[in-house]
Amino acid sequence: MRVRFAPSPTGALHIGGVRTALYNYLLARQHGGTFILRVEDTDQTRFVPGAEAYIIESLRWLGLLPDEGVGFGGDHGPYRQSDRKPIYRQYAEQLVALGQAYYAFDTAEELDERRKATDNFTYNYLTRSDLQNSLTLSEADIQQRLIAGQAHVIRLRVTPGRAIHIHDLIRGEVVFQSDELDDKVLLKADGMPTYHLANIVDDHLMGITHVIRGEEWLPSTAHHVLLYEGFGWVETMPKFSHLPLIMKPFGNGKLSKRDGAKFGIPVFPLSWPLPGETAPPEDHFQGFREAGFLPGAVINFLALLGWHPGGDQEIFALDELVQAFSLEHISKGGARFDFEKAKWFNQKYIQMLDNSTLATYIRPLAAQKGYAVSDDYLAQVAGLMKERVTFLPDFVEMGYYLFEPVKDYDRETITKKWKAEWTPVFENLIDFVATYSPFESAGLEAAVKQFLVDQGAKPGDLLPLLRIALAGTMKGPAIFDMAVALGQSETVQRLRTALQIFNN
RNA sequence: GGUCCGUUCGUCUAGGGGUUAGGACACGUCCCUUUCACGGAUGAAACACGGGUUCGAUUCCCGUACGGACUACCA
Repeated sequence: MRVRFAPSPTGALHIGGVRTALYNYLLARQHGGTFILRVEDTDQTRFVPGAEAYIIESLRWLGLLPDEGVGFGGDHGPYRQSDRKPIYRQYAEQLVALGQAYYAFDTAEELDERRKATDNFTYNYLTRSDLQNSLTLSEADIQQRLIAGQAHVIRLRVTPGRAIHIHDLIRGEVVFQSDELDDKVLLKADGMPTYHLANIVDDHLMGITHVIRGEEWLPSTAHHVLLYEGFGWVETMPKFSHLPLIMKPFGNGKLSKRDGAKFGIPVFPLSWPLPGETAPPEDHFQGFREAGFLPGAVINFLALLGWHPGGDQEIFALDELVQAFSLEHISKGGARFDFEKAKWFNQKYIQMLDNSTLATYIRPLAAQKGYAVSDDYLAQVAGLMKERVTFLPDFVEMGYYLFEPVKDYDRETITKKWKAEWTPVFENLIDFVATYSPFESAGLEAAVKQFLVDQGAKPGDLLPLLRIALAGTMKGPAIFDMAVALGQSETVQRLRTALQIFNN
């Protein structure tokens, strides 16, 4: 089995493309096959610098490494279509010689006018007889134009009156009537192939056995079958699978890159542009990585968006996905992009990670904030916060008070809970905490509660204030766990500072 | 408009001729917790509609509606 992921480097890699890559990858791994990355950069007008690097880095981040392809070697290269340009003309000419294709000299502008003038104008068996092509022009005229270097394209010659059957592994049999098909351009005037030609030639030359791609390709698959037939490659024609599309979280239509900004959610694996690259401000997008997602969570979320093996399992490690994956279980209908579910997966994945691994993720985030702390402390923070964060940056944002003094005190709670007459008790408490040893959570908790009772206070009255003193907020880890993590002197320091705040 | 593809709780889905139509996210309630969360329990919530076929259809067939993709010298 040889499969390929063939994105076009026109910008950031859409999350739907990532899912296509994932499904290709899973199938390849499951069958001990080969996963190939081919870059389809045949449209020179839409080429975006940095997009190819972005695609590769995205696959790396997600751990979906190709076995062959641009940046990964392999003996079926080159894997970038612009580097294969000479190949395509040769094959297009072959089709012309076979009578399966023809030269067309009509300019894009002429055809545009034709479309404006006629409703539903299609370049096909009906209209090609009064257009300028090698089917209507005399041999001498054609040769003359060719020698003169007149711009021309090569079009597929679709024979009418045929039914074209496609056996889609997801959708079953799909039938198209050749009368409905247009004579697609195969080779453009600039000498570059269109998707259709390049795709078929490359899939054939690269020995692709299974094509797994988005549903938007289903309508043109009939043309692709015609090409395989035209070349005489039907025996080795790959099996097709057309994936359902990923839809907008709200409203109608498929998920688009603008939806990210519109709904305030990431729709790309990584932020665009990559560091060091530039892009116009309206083309800046946040990625899942930068939003604080773990790659495993993104993969798990994406895998289940349009596929489920049956049963009740929700959490799948990559190797479990490899085991469980099958094309038959892919849904046929489009799947709405549900960011809430993505968040849940991330939360789960963070919880599943051990503290020291989590520490390695938090370290750069902490460094960014200027927090210089040990790995050991980072691991402690991880343990304290991992049950209450959704995104990686939450560790240093929600839990900032574990790295620096409290910035914001919850005034409302203070006003509600604090009574000035408790000042002496609180002062005594500070002294008690300052000398308590060993400074360990369970012991400290029991001792403080007892101390408060001895002082004639109710622990329930003072404990919330203690929390406010340490964190400034009513949300957060267990009070005494925080105290121990912060250390005895810092804890005492915060209690003193807080007491002044309380009485202010 | 034409061609093609779809349609199970709000969302992602399981299921499949006879089920109390299952799970997950989100949401409500309760428990745990002198916080927040995690966790546990529980609740509300779906087979688009109309015809067939059948003893019986959510499941099979046909229509309709709705949604989607495609309809470029873009992929």
